[in-house]
Amino acid sequence: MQQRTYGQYCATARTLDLVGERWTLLLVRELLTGPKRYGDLQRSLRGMGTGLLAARLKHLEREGLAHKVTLPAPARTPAYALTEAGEELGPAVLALARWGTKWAMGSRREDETFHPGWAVLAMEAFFVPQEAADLCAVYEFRVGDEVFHLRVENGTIDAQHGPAQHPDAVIDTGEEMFAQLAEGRERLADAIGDGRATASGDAEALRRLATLFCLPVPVDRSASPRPSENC
Amino acid sequence: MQQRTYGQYCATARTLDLVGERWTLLLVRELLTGPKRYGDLQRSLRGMGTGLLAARLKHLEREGLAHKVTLPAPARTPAYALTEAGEELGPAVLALARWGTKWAMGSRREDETFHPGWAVLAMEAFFVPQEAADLCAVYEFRVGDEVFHLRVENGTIDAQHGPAQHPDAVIDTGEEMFAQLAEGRERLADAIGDGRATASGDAEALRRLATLFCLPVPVDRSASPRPSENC
DNA sequence: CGGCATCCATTTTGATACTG
DNA sequence: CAGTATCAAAATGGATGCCG
Repeated sequence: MQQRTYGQYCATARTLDLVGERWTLLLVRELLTGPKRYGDLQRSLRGMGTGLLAARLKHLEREGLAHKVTLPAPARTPAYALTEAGEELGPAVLALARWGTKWAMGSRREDETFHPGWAVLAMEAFFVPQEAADLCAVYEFRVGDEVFHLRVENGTIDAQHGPAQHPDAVIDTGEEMFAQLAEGRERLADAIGDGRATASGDAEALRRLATLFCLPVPVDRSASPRPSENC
Repeated sequence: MQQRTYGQYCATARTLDLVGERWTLLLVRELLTGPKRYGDLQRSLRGMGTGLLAARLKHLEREGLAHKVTLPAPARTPAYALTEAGEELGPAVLALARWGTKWAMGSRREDETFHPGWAVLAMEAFFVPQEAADLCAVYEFRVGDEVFHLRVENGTIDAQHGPAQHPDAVIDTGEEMFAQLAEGRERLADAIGDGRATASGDAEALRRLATLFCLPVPVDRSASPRPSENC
């Protein structure tokens, strides 16, 4: 199993040998916001058979990208976390997300699933370090029954699943609205004005939140085939 | 055909719906250094059946990531080139390459193929814009029977297949040596001293060449399972 | 709940032969 | 050279059952 390799001495090909199979990078995406339990992964990855999930997790473990952990008390339940090597796939996953946000995100289709964690990663993907050079703040997002937090510290950002210990600000909203906010299709201020979102906490931190991200204008791929380029 | 989709409203998943299938990103990689003919792609992608190559190219065309072009005179032969959307996958491919260079590039295995273009992309992946803020230079690399050039312009870099019009410097070497140079396992100065490489042209441009890239120290994944991380 | 094995219908792929 | 056609092997997905 999984002995299919591209057989190329190339950094990209070697990487895809490890994480290029179906579902693997999405599994990494799930783990980028913190350790996850087997059942949670299964719920997030609709369409992935349980056998395949087990096989992929074993593969990630064998290759040193993830490892099994026991969640701290009071949970004490098994979960999977990324190793340092796995964590460092973050930039690559975010690069794919940046491309997708610009070129592949139309409106949500009827049968598509959505999880707030995906939108959180999209926010992280468009974080502008310069805008946060002098900012230290923790934002907590409560979306439906999921909670995430963003820790912004002097030009760095980290998104994690679960509540924050001492959030400077808390934003509360529904799934649909959160998806729109993260994709830049709605403004937080508008959503709060509407009552489709509520925010509390440090007003200055909240004001700066919207300035931390620079989202692209979505483009329709079929609109720019550049038929002129002949070289 | 290709209607298998992850069904997730997520920028990463949507991207992988488009380019996540086997061989697709490697095809994009080939096209990142300029238009390529069908036969050249086939030679670069050993193991990819001709039927699959045709199907993937058609897919990329249909999705607006690549298009068919006619190479300028005197070639006048058909080839495939990336569209703007396809070109913008470059950062994602380079991010995968950066990860692979650090975590997945041991020494070359016996049965692995190698093409200089892959090493050229690796160089591009580790380009440090700050180091080239005040530099404008074109480097030509002649490796075996392949020629590439790097155009460095005020903090930007672009790698393309084929000779340069007015190179400031020309580096000539063999495939194995070039692979080592691009991966940072050998120094250009040493290789020239040995006679395993020759360089000519602007001495200042050549001196600065080695300073333009910041390569990582390779790490063995199996060496850092971080067994302590339990949260 | 977590995790893995089994069985089976569909897809995807890899390799090669074949055609304009 | 640029692709199509064909067929065997492998990967996927879905359901289901088992066991601690």
